[in-house]
Order: sequence, then C-alpha cells, then structure tokens
Amino acid sequence: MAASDDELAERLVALYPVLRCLSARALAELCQTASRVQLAAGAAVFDECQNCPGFPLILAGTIKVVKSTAAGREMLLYRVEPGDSCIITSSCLLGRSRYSARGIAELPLTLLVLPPPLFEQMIAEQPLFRDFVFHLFAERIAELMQLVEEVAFHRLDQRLAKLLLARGETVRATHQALADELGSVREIVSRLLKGLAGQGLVVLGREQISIVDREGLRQLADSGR
Amino acid sequence: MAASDDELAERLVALYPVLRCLSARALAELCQTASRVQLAAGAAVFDECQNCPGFPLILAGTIKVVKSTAAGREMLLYRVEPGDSCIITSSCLLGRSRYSARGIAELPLTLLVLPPPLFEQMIAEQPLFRDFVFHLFAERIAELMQLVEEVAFHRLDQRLAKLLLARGETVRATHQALADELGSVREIVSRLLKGLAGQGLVVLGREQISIVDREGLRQLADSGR
DNA sequence: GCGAGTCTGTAACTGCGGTCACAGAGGCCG
DNA sequence: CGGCCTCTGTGACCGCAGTTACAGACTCGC
Repeated sequence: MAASDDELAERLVALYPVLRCLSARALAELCQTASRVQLAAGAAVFDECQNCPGFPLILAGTIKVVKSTAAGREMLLYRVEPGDSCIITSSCLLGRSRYSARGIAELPLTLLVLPPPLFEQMIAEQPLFRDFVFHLFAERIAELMQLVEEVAFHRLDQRLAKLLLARGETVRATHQALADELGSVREIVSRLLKGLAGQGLVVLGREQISIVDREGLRQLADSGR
Repeated sequence: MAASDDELAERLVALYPVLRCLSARALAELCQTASRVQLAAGAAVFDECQNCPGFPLILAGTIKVVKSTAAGREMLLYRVEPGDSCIITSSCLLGRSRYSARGIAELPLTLLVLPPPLFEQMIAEQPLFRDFVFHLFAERIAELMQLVEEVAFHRLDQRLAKLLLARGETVRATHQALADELGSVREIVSRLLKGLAGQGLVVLGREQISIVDREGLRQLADSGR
C-alpha cells in the first residue's frame, strides 16, 4: 500500500513537476485523498451538460475533447495529455458551470481525480500550482482562438496539411479519423489527400500517410495568410 | 482628490460587486495604485503578440476581441463589457504568454488597470476575487467552444439569425459590421438579410434591421441541430 | 478460402459562400 | 444645389465542401 503510494507519487511528480511545491507529507496525503479512475479506450470521460466531479490529473492515456453534431459529424477542440490538465474540467470546477463539450478517452486512460475541496485548497495555498493551472488556461484559450480563426478563414486542404505536419513523419490514422479532427467528412479528406499525393507531398497507404515533402506541405499550410 | 477616489470606488463596486470582499482601506489603496486609461472609440486596446501591462477592469465602454486576416476580413471572438474582465488579458498575465488576438474599443473606453503584483496578491488573498476571475475564464472557454461549433457546423443564415436575436428588437448596424462579427463579407450579409426580409422575419432600413418574427428567426437559428 | 466488416477511391451533382463589378440611394457639407 | 462619401442592392460567375451512391481493396476470423 505504502509502496504503491510511493510509486504513484513518483509518477505524479515526474508528470507534474509543479507538485514538487508540495511537502512530502502533503503529496502523500494527496495520493491517498484523490481517487483513481481507469477507463477503456473509447469510453466517454464526460459529456455536455454534466457537472464535474473533481480536478483530473492524467497519469496515462489521452482525452480528446470534441463537439459533435446530430448528423454524426465531429470536430476535435483539443487533446489532453499526461502533464496537462483538462481545462474544461477545471473551468467547470472553478466556474461552477457545466461541460460544454464531450471528452473521450483515446487510449486506455488512468486519471487521478482531486476532490474539489482539495483542489481549491491547493489553488489557495500553492502559488506555483495556481500558476500552473492558469498557464494551462491561457494556452487553451489561445489555442481555441486560433482554432476559430482556422475554421473561419482557412481552406480544408491547408488545415489538413497542418494537421499532418503536426503528427510527425508518418501519420497512422484512417481518413475518417482525420475528418473527425477537422470537422469534415471522410470523402473530402480522401479527395484532398489524393490531391496532396498528386503534388508529391505525401504518399498514401492503408491507414497511413507518409510525408515526403515537409517543406511543400508547410508552404501549402501557410499559403494565403 | 479623496472625493473623486470615493466616487471611483463606488462605481467600481457597483460594476464589480466582488470587490466588496475588500476592506474599505484595501479598496481605497486599489483605486490609488491602479492606473486609469482612457481610449477613444476605435482605438486598439491591444494587439497580437504584445505583452500585457496589467489586469483591466472596465468602467465604461466595451472591447471587441477580434481575429483578422490580411485580406481585411474580420471575425468577432467575443465582447468585453463593464463588469466583465478581458480574459485574454488575464490569461496573458497569468500564463505569462502573449495576446493572440486584437482588442478594439467599440465605444469610448475607460479602464482601470491593476498592476500585476496587485492582481496576483488579490488572487492569492481573496477567494471571492479568485472565484470571480475563474468564473470568467470558464464562461469564455465555453463561449469559444460554442463559437467553434457554430463556425464549423452552422450555415451563415443561421448564425446571422442568432446574432440578430441576441441584439434586441431593432438592430442598428451596417451590413459590414454584421459581416465582421460573423467573419464573412458584406455582400453575403446583404443577400441573406434580403432573404430573411423575403420570409417576413425582418424589415430592413438604412443601418437598421427590425425583427418582426422573433419566433421564426429562432426556428431558423435552431434548425438542423 | 470465404464471407463480413472496414477502409479507400471516385464520379456526378448540389449549394453555400465568396468575388467582382457595378448602380443606385441616402446623408452630409460646402 | 451639387458633389462626395457611405451604405445598400444586385447579377454573373467561381470554387470548395458536402452529399449520394457505388465499387474495389484489404483484413480478420471462421
């Protein structure tokens, strides 16, 4: 028990260096007070209009935060990874409002959920923790504003190019998955990818896109700004 | 001097009831420490990639926060009114990052700008003030997520209808101004307004749109969700 | 090896939103 | 009154994204 808590504390601090600001005692207490949640890949972490059970620290896996329509289309707002915190959750917690999007576990997910009183206490007493949370807020807001701009003003091929660039050398994903990130539909993504391949920017394979001309893609993504 | 500070304090507390959590002394000190800024209508309050001089409380006027393109198109992200705070500013301040949009005074604007150390002190010491700021964060984030959804999934006529509904009985604005809120262009707004008028939902006049069928507009705005 | 299910390609068509190029219409000011 | 500026109306045209409807390709399990 104590050993596993020690281990947990270590992993926590490795992912969230800011927690070093806590005393060893406080950290141990945190590990005991917080509840551990495990979810399978694909499970819903939260949904629109729910209330929020606490402040989640991500130990493993990722959450994708998504708006979706009745027609089955979907759009990625942002992704939450270990070391981040799910800002929408914090915002519910802090603002006492409700979720306004859905969160879905992309990989098997392990969370440590701080109960609200503990969270508020840490915000009150730990300037560094406060800074950490605020910094996440600031980042998300900037990202969301950027996203609005891109959706409003950029063509889909540019957004697709940017998405591919952000994913490294070879992207393993179905066209449907890419469409869901962009808020579009599969056929269009297929068509655009074929276009990119025709320009020699990528090479296509099953569930795989290999970038061959990174610079060209970047030019496309940045054209007309 | 003291009289004018008293007046200021009164106006402040009227607009920001949360400041009641301060002692009379602290409030007086705040009024003295903070700097007052006046800007003409149309003036830039901040721009992308600037750093942030402090935490603004709005005494009079409004700020529109906007993304704009090289081609001269513009898109309203949100509007900041007396009693609100400009969250993008707070996010810069708290997250030590930079603006990622432009802020423009819509009316003659009076700000009271709290220097960062004072702001941080209040965040640290005043739980109610902290709540107030967080609540604003939460609201903005939810609004931005909503905006992404609307831009990505809703037709322009629906978004226009919603915009008109949110503006009261008769809307006084040029088509260009409406286009700038929606991230579109004047001709399209004119065309769509003509369509709405044709359906008997609104009546058009110079720099003026009068809503005659509120319910019909609402149906249009909500159709296909 | 066969069939079900998933993933991809692709062609025809539609419609929304944007661009361009004007023409009036209403105000404001000298 | 005449000229200028802003605001609005409008028609022709274009291109992107979305829809529909398939057909083939690949994978996996039986």
